Amino acid sequence: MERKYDHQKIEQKWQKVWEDNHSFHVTEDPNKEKYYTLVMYPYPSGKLHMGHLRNYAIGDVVARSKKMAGYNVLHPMGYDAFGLPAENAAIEHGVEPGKWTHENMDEMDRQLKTMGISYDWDRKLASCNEDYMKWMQWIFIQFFKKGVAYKKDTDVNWCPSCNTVLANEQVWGGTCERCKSVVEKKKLSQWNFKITDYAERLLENIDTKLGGWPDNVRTMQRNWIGKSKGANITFPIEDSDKIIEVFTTRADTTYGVTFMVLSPEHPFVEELIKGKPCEEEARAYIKECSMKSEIERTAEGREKTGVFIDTYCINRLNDKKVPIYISDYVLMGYGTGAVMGVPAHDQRDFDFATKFGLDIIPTIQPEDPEVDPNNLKEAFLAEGKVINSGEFNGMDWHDAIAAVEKMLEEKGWGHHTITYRMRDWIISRQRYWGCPIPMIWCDDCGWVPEKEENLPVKLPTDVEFTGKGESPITTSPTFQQGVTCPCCGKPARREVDTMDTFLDSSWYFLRYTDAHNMEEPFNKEKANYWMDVDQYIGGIEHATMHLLYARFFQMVLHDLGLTDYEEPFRNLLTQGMVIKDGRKMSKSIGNVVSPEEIINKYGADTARLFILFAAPPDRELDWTDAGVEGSYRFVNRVYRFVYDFHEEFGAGSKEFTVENDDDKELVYMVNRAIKKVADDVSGKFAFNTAISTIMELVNTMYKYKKGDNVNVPLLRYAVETLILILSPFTPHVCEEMWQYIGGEGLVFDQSWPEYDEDALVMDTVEIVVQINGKLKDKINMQAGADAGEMEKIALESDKIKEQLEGKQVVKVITVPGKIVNIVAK
RNA sequence: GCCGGCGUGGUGGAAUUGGCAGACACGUAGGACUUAAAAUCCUAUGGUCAUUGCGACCGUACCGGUUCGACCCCGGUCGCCGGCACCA
Repeated sequence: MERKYDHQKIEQKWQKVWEDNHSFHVTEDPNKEKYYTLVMYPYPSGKLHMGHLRNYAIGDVVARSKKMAGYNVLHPMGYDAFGLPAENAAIEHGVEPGKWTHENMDEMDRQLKTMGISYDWDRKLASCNEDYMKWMQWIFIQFFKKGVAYKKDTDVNWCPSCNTVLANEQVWGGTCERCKSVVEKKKLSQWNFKITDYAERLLENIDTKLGGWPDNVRTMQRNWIGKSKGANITFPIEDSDKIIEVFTTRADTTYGVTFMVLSPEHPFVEELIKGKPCEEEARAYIKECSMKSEIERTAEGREKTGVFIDTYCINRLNDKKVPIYISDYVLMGYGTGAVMGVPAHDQRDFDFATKFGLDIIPTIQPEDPEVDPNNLKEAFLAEGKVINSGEFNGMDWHDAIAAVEKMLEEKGWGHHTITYRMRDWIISRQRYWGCPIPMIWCDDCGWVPEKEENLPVKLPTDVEFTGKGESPITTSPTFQQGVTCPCCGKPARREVDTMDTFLDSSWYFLRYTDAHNMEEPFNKEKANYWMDVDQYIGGIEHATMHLLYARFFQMVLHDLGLTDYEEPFRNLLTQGMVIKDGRKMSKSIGNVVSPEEIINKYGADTARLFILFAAPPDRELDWTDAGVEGSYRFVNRVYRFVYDFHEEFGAGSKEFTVENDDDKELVYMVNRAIKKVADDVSGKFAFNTAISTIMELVNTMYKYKKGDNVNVPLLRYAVETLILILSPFTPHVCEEMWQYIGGEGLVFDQSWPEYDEDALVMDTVEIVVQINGKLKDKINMQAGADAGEMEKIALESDKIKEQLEGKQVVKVITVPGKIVNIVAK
């Protein structure tokens, strides 16, 4: 170790040692308790950003501190390697997606390794690798056999000019991002997963099994699944044999129905408008709706639109004739695609009725006398008694729901039901750079899975990338060559679609437990040893999609008997964004700071320390260059202390006896730091306060060393402890210092130091004395003083006596070891 | 519009969850060392008033409440951020 701190030399040295020794490689050890730390694997864009650095720094402190606490720690890394950017690179620059992706991964490997994260690189995976594709396809086939995968006609964004399917992010304000044509909806037969079959279990487990998740994520998932209880009610259409079925949570308001709204996509619409006066207007309206994305339809604000379709249906509860409209505020994808309009008790229906001059009939009597039910200014949503509803009049609102539902069931006009907001997962993508769906269409046998021995179905390389037309796979001359039905052997056609990349990320955590298995996706014993993931770490933006899909996959794989765990992630930490100057780091604003630049200039240790110190992990982090300087100074300050101390006193005994108050204070600070850093890091993730505690210890050590009576063995003990507890944060410089002071082996392999409870007990404590809750004095007292003694000492204080002059003490409140509050008048 | 979260010095943030508001840093100012600079070290640093000293008062977005005591709990208001699929 040299006098001057040379971060580049030190970091390269230890990174090489770790790599050469495979220091972070782990295997199953039944005698040790396991701990699986996982950070969300990155998309290989080619460049690491600060968000990555933050994510991985957090994960590494967790992994390294758990390892020191005695656990067998699995901490893997890999790449979410399929996706649109690689295909765009192919279209724009003619680069092969595979080549582009592999070059990016190599570059990211290099950058990641400069961060000094304790990854078991021997388990590295990439979702585009053939072995991963093989088992991905194998899993798809199991899902198909289980009935979880099925084909269905579904809407896609369609650009009529490029003649191609667009992803949501390729649609800009309703137009194609490349050619600016207006995007339409088009029906396509696509593969779906029946995630809705698992809705109830996914919902139940949020309460029973996800106790280690943040409440906001659990709430978001609950809302996403969106369970609601209600009734399906049927309304026969006049002069037709058709019956409209609606879903409502408010069966009690059925007497207040004054109109009916069908979604423009509702299957009855075509037949109902045909030949009617409204036909032209209705068709134009439907066309207009088909051009809008669901997001635009919902972002339109409160102004309601719609068309009366010259048709009526019958409300069988009161035999009233009800006009039928179509309107885009009713979505085909939720409930039954039809809504009964009760303007008195639903705000959207109220807005619609107001716009179209329809009747508003109240069926709930407001308790507030200020509200006139016959002249409502807005929908009335509060509780009350039922009115205008025949036999149900006078009933409580809640009771009426059940009573109406019971009556509907008896008459055969409806039934109680449960609806979920969540829809099935459409997994087909009309793209090249994804995992091929291993299915074959045979005119005789239908959809048949490819034979297992033929997996993986590889991506063809003889394809053209134009950005137009169907999937590039269809341009391959060889992809369909010689394909026969695995069932009957007749000539057949392969599926040309690929899988949504969310499938890849829904089981990678299982593959890590057995990353090179060529016989099966993962060995069950190995997966059972490492699963579930003890700590999952990633961005909040994945709260619903990825985190729900992964839970769903784990559940199906559990049901297939492949793993014992039903839920994949025991504890979840969602980290905040990295911002600069109050704004998100972005190229267009020009405030991007690259981790590589910072690591070159200050070193990975400093970069990691700053990013962990600047804010708690779940909050936004404001990057400041000045703040990094501060962390760099701290690393230097520690380095200098250890260097100077060792130069002066050398190695030797660490057996000490406490000789004076300074010794006692130092011992206290060391032990306090051991305890507090461990507490802050495990579970609380308060890395910022853990680091500030270490800073306080270093400040104390400097002060102590400058004093008159340096107790060398004691200070040796303090130095050794400091290196150990700092090592999860700044591992390179700690290895260097550990080696320098003559520590055995790697600091990485050391145990977390134990603290001495007795050293944390103080002889005297500072007691705060308040008068009427305001701080007036601080007095040192024996640590064990009881309430009576405390009160006596407080009342004898000169300052307090002075303040109490002319006042009368009403009562005194004492909290032992903390406070005396004198209430005086 | 609905849901979730946040609001503390010039700045990032602390505060053992109802008991000393501002830990630890950054920044700034002054000083020591130096021919000088960098580095390092020391001192001060919420506001106002008083500074000859002791100090005094105010202060956690705003208004109110509960309490001996409120950044923390309750009610209301304002502002900012995030999520959303008008969910019937």
